Amino acid sequence: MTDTAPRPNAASALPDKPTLEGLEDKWDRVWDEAQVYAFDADTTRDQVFSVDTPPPTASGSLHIGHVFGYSQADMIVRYQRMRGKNVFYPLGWDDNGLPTERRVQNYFGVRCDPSLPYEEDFTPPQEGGDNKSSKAANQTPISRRNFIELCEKLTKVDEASFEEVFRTLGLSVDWNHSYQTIDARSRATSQRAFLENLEKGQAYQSEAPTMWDVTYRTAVAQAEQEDRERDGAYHRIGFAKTDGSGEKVFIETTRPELLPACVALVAHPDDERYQDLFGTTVTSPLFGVEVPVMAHPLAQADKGAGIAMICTFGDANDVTWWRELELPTRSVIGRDGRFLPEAPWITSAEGQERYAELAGLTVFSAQKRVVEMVTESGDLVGEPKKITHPVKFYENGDKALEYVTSRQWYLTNGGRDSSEGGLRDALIARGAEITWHPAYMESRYRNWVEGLVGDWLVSRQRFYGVPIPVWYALDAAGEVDYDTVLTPEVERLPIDPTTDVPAGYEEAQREQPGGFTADPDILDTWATSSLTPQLAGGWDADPELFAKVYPMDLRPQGHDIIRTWLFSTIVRSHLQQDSLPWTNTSINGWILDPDRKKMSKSKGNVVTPIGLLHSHGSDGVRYWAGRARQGVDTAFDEGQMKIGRRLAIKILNASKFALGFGEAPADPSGRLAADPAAVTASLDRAMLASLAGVVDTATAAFEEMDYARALEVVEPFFWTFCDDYIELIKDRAHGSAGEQGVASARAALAIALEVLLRLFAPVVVFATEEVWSWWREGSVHTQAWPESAPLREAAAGRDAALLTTVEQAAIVLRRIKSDAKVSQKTPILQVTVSAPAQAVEHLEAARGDLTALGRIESLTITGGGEEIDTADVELGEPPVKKPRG
RNA sequence: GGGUCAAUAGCUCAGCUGGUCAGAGCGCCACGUUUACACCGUGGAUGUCGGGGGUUCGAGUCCCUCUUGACCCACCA
Repeated sequence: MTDTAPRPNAASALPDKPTLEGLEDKWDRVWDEAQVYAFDADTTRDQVFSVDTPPPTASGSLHIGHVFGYSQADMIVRYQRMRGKNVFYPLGWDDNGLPTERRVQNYFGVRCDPSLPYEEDFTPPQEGGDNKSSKAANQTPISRRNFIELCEKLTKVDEASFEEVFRTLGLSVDWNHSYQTIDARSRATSQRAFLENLEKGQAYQSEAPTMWDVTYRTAVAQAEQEDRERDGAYHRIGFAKTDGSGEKVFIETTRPELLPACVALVAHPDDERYQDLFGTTVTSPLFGVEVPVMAHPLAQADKGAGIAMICTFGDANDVTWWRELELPTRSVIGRDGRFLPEAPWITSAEGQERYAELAGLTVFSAQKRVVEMVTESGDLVGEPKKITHPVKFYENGDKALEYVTSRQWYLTNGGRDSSEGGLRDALIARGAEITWHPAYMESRYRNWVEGLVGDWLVSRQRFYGVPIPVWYALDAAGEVDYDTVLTPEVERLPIDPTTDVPAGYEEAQREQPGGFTADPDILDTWATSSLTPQLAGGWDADPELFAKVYPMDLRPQGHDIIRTWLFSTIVRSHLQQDSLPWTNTSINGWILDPDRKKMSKSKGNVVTPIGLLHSHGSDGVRYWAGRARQGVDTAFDEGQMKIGRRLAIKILNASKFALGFGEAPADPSGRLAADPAAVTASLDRAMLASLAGVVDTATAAFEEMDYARALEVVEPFFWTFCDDYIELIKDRAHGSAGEQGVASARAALAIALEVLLRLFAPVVVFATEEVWSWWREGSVHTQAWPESAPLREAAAGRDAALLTTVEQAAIVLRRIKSDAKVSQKTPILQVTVSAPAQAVEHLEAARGDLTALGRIESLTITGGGEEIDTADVELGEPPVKKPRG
């Protein structure tokens, strides 16, 4: 038996009372057993549709936004599968990085202390904690290896529960190709890519001031920073001139605590007020350090006092001035965010005394203390002027970022190469090569690339991640020689330089003069997740597979990570493969609260995805996602899910009814669900003609990856199909118009239903599969996408307009009874239907079906008028009410 | 300051290249229990398409401008 042959005794397989309940579990199991969504490796690239799916952050909570975006991508994927593509649709887990570390700390009540030794059979102090503010002091310090083991343990649990949600949602993911961004293969891939970048000069180290999170004690890349409004105040503070005049120069600063880090004052070279000062020196208050007054065009005359103090480092301008004016470095803030113990450039005893008070204080406390000091000394003029201003934060951090000078690894990303035809241009061109859905999202990408101010800082001073796979040689004095980078052989990857040993050395030489030392850092989590096409596609482990799936066809993702994930993926593919990572990207919007604000975390946690899937059915939730267009932020609307649920139920019920009329003769050509030659009634043919148009529109929409447009045409057709067409042919299908009429109705119903199930299959995955199983073999999800040509042939030249005309007449006839407030079962003894001349033929052609629908005993059809109307109505007696049951 | 998107019925949104485009669903009102469906069906009402200009025979649809909202980037002494 082939997939398209009807099953014998089909009607007997129809349930009495179809229901959505339990369909998710039932079909997930069947699909899994039959491996319906498995990728067939025996293939060629042109047959494949490959998807670079977002690996969810395992330690984050799965919220409704995930369900939204993944559903939309799944609709596109399912269409491609039905178009005969061999779909490569893996789903990985992003489980390395800070979110996991944080969750592990809170969940187990531990923190990583790399100096501790590994403890076998370690039992964490607690399990299941989620206190977000749990203090480090209450956490048990454990070794890096113990910590990583706990990370792996917890992510496994999280990933299993995520998979459960995605399966319930009906994602047609091939779970055989799952990966974790922290697994050995991912580490090897990430390290290999990094080493190749190093070899090609695309990865380099540099000692420079970088944005630093004092809580996590790690450097932070540009893409991970965000502005937050914070209260601050301008403090007007005087610097004494050194010309003996006793005059003061006043600056305004929001960071008075950085006074001891002051290295110069700066004003705009054209600012007339300060012309005389350029080239002279002034003395800093409190600390008595002599600093030069300099000119630089970056200084703005209309900002603050027009003259600024340059500190190492308060903000990005300080870094620029420090670099371009070749100023000394006087750092006061340490990696822990506290004032460093010493400031040797302060020479006066009084200054040293004051600095000693600041040493060890946090930035916050130091500022308070410095303000007190300048108030006492009289260097502060007037009251500080309160302002709110944007301050840079790490997106996961709670404390403002500080500048700390450190040695870090960078990857070229065009941020420092804006030359014509340079890397930045090349990456912008890559963006233009991609087809964006929706198209305008490309400008966000371009905007970001054009605004880059530096290369990609990829090293992180954290523990749970992919280690930077290098060592450094130590010289005879035991000092690190950063110029002698020792790299592992590719075959050894993945490695951990803190436990593995570079070739030519022995473990005993670790940290010894003349020996080696490990780079203690890990790679930025994006440095690994930017390689998802390579990870999932097997660049490192399975080149044969890689050739069949890369570059991928589709990258679905949210617009909030265009600047991170999307951009970094393009960077890596460009550097690694000199290629695009994928040819299409589908950008989904955000979920908004009903009040149009971005869905809040708290709310997202209350409304859990699995709860929604249970209460509205996965088909209902998918419908809500399917109604929303790509890129458009969408209101969280359970009303839409209810409508989706209703649609799914309607599909079950209407199908049961349509199939209950009995078998139609099979199509000898096998293209349709019944013999098109049996479709002889005008109304049936017009319905199929109309359906052919729907197929064309839906197909064109899906070809553009526009699932929403496709659903938008299929759904209304289906409702009129149920409400009008089925109602019109009911009696005929039961035999009221003879054998030919019966055969025509049954054949048309079977043909239409089968096509409709396939049209709905990408969105309403469970209900369509359920119905399919009642009368067909195999899975609806591996059927061919319907074509319009056979439908049009079956319509035998009948125009879809006939259906529209008859539907309008049906509405007019029903209105008679609705207005008379009687049951639709009430007979119409006689009626005259008038219609525009060209519509008369349509009505005559469907006369039998119309009289059956209206229970009309005498129907007169006349031409005339602009619209369809009725006259000379005579209603019969309403039927006697029968008790239900 | 630069960029992007949006503004259409009480609500959520369609309306694709200018000519049945003034629509759908929800909600609302009225009616009906018709052996597929009460997790139902039938019928109905509802809009200066954000404001103002312009192009055109004709504009939610194209152009300009203003207003409002959302987001991204830049600035942030």
